[in-house]
Amino acid sequence: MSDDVVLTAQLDPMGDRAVYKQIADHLRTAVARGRLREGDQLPSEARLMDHYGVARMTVRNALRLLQDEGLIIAEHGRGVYVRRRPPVRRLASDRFAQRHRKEGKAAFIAESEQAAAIPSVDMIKVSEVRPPADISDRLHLAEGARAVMRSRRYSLDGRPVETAISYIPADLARGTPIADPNPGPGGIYARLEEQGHTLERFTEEVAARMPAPEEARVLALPPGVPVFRLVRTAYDIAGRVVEVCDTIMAADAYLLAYDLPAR
Amino acid sequence: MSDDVVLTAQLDPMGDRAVYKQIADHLRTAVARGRLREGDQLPSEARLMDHYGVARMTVRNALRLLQDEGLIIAEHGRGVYVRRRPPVRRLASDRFAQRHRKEGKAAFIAESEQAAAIPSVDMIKVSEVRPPADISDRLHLAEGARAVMRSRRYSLDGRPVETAISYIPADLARGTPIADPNPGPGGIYARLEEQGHTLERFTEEVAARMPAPEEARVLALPPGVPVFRLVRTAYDIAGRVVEVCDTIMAADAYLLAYDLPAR
DNA sequence: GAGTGGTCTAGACCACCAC
DNA sequence: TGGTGGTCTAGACCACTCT
Repeated sequence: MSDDVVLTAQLDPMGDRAVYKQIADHLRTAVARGRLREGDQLPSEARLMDHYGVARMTVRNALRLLQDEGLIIAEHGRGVYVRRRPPVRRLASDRFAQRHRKEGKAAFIAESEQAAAIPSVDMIKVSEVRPPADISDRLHLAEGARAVMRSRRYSLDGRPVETAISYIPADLARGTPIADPNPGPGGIYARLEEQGHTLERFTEEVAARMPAPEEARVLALPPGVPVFRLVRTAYDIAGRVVEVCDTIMAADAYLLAYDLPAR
Repeated sequence: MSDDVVLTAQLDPMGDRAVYKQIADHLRTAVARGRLREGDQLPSEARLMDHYGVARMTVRNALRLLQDEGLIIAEHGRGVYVRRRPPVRRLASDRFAQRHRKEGKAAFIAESEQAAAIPSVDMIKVSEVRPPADISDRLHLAEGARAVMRSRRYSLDGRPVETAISYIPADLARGTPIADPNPGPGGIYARLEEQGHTLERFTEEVAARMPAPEEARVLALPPGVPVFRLVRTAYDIAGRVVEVCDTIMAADAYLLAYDLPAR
């Protein structure tokens, strides 16, 4: 690849703006204007040093800045590339509606097939625990009461996109398939309804932040990608909370869509 | 402040894990365990160099890592501090319901007063434009059709938290207060309903990503804080799209809450 | 003025990747 | 094997904050 496409700018070493920021601005503009496209390789650090006449740390600071913005990705031994935007999954607000459950498929599987992606689930763990305080509050559990915890990781086409931990009050789950690693067709919501807990509504609380190191590891997140934390609470027609699901999602893989009535 | 509280770890310079990551791990643990609390000052770079016996860049790499995670904030000339978590505004999914509008207050103002925070709005701009393609699509505008653009920035207790750009089809807005900088009591939704466009429902699409430099500047975002992009589409009872609002929100200032029916 | 973080230089050695 | 990015050193000067 010819570097001429990219390397044409003059720096202003006397200006107020730090040199590394000027270099970052220059490269960012090259991406914005399409001189560098998704997947294109940037000039190597050595070339950038030559071109701009600066030390390596100055070049690296510029690249770090762009990496933190999620614009580029550095691959050890290979080079630095313009980040490819992954396909985005759009999650509609009716995705847990009963009519979707009747086909016997859990929500994640059903949606993925619509999106022509290959879904998979791993790292499944089921146990009985005392949930964290914020979860216990939402479950309206008595002090010290226990819940069945179902933890798993979802992937699309082999890329991890989401981890989820469901908490179900222990008295609802004990002795049912909900406490088994494989809850059967339709997932745990189908099982809850079979137990007489017809679902009435959900609430979802959505936050976004940078991942903790452990989250970045499990989701194989590159630098500059935040996560959604989505906590869903399920209510049955008696008004009882029957499940709280704590989800961490790679934010570059999701678009959350909600319908709101105006009255 | 005594450094003993923090500086007690041994490094393993021969281990596989980079030294700066070990230092970051150590400091992160100190925060997680409460040895360092919100607002506490970390030992200076010079002290960390002495303590760990490393060069300054190694210390700075460790601090950079934690800053990118949103855990700490460096203040030039003052020191490095454990980031304070700002109070979070919880946005309920009924915040645009008609009943809230009747009191004559725009949504942002009404919510803020509930949260005992002082709201303000600035950078108000109103003009007539051809909206960007993704907005035109949502507005169902004809090719090249125009819309009134209302742009503004919201702050809470002086801190910018959100920028919003509303687009209203030009034929709905021309010659009404909607095209004025001050749309009057109840905001533009109240004006739209007065024009006979009774609101029926909204859709909201929520994404999260790292801010572009311009967004970070306008919202005064520290490193390590992502943004929500929330695009709200308003439909009237005739099924017509009467507004699309493109919002960028500081993710550390918001918790989005939605209600979903189960059927 | 003393102490803090911000920027920059000029090297060194290492780990990873493709050829 | 050569080129790539990853880590680390040992300095230097600057800008900002507080006293």
